[in-house]
Amino acid sequence: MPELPEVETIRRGLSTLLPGRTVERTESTTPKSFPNSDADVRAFLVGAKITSVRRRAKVLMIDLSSSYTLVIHLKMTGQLVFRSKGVRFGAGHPSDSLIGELPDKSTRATLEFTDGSHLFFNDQRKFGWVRLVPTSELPNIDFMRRVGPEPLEADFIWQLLRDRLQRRGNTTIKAALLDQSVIAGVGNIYADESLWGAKLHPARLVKTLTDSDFRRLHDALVDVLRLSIDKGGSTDKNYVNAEGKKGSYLSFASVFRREGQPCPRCGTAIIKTRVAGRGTHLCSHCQRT
DNA sequence: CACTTGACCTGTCCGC
DNA sequence: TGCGGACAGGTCAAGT
Repeated sequence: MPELPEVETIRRGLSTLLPGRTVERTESTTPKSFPNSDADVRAFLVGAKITSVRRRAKVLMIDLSSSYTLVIHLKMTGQLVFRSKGVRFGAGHPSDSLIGELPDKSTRATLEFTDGSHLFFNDQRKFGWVRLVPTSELPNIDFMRRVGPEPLEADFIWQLLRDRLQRRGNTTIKAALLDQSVIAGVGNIYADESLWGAKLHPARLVKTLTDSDFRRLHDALVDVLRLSIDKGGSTDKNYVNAEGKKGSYLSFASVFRREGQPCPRCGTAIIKTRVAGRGTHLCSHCQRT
């Protein structure tokens, strides 16, 4: 669920909340979620000060003064929520938040800072993880070596999207968009939304697309990612930002989770089907195979 | 090699 | 109301 816009929204929140804070104590009850040894945690995390918060694809990186970095993947249900000292619930109206007092039953790891504030890593389904890695080793980990270009960088021109997608010429455009080694950060929501924007059927084979198709897809993809970041991301079930609040992109979505509702362009009812093994939303009139 | 499917988990929703 | 099963969707290992 957390895709590029959601992870970027969390990054922006954390980058105003975390730098300058020093880790006093950590706790993790699920080794799968935070597999580093106690010795590593004591040596490189406890006592370290946070210097910056970065993002690459759907991965967050929290840099530490110890020259180590906390690398975090939220997978489907991961949350990273910051709470100031003494704040038991999220700020604002409870309806803005999906979570109450922390830690709760899905809390997998906790960082406590010297000023009494906390960062909670929640993950209902335990697919996500936090790992402590030497900062200099980051570019060498498998994920970083394989991951494709960032779609919101200035050099992401339509020809680059075309050339990357064509590496997967024999598969469907939806499967190619979801492949992180092709383009970084696109998941199920923004694949469906951008394909609708480009009037492309998700099951079209990449090798049948024309330059005009790639151009429209590029513009649609960049537009939906930017709009979603502007709306604080998409909250379907689990996603919340660093302050525990929901994102509102889905009320602007054209097809995702809108089966049965009219296509914003032509009024035809949106259908839900299955492409590349995923639930897939589309307009059968605007998006022809 | 290129591509597809299944496993990893837990909670929710649907039909009987 | 209870219960089994499908489904949710990011990534990697295993299968075709």
